[in-house]
Amino acid sequence: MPTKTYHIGVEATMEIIGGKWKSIILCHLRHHTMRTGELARAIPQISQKMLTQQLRELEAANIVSRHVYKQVPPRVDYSLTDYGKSLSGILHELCLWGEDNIDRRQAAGEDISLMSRDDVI
Amino acid sequence: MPTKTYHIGVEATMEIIGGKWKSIILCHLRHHTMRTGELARAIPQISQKMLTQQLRELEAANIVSRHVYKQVPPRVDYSLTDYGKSLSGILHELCLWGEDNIDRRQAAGEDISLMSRDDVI
DNA sequence: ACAAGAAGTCACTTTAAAGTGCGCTACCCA
DNA sequence: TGGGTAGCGCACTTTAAAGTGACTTCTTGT
Repeated sequence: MPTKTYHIGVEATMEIIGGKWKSIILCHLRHHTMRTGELARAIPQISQKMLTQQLRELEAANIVSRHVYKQVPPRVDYSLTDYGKSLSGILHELCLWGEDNIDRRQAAGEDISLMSRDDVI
Repeated sequence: MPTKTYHIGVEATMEIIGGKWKSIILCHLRHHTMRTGELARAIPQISQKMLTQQLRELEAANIVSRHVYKQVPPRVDYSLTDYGKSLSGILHELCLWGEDNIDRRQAAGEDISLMSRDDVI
């Protein structure tokens, strides 16, 4: 494979936390280890397939780790790795900025809303 | 339009700085006002169409402002709005984290490289 | 006369991301 | 004996994002 070239750091970051779901998943995992089903409930719009797919990709990037308990029905949980925790501050700021952005847009009359603001626990 | 609903702040943030190009453009504009052609040269892989399209979207979100000088050939430049500047810290951290990520992956033997590290000026 | 230069639009086409639906496992409980 | 449960894989289909190439405008330099 020909060397993959980045031109600026943020490119690499976005490759990892970009996309529709990854940053959302990570924001939830910031607070505590979560089981698959817990994550699915926390992110109601995501499909089962997207959830596992995104988690696999985050695992491959060494951002989350996956613990499988050998039992039936299966029990699997996910948490941030130490390296993943190095994203925690950024994720928090992304959440806060977004909350502020929503406030502003609401104040400007846009018809939008934010369901839960329990990001900060 | 039916009320648009976010479930977590980061969702809104990503809608604005997500995608392949927006965060890269913003990282460049963090340092100084730039002309269209300057941006195009700073981001060699982007097409003319993508560049203007993304800039229009950022303008609509009140993150960048566009100044048109009434002359021919046209001269247009872009800069962060005051509100856009509130993203500056986050963008910087995203760049730094990405640079570190690239370093780690190189150290781990991945065949990747980072061309310019002149994000911080 | 005529090419070049700067920014941008238009009409498509391509590609990658996301979504859907179904099936499997193995155990517990009524 | 068969329904519920938790997590996952697979095979597609859909949709949105990104890419391409041609065409405009008016002025300056050759």
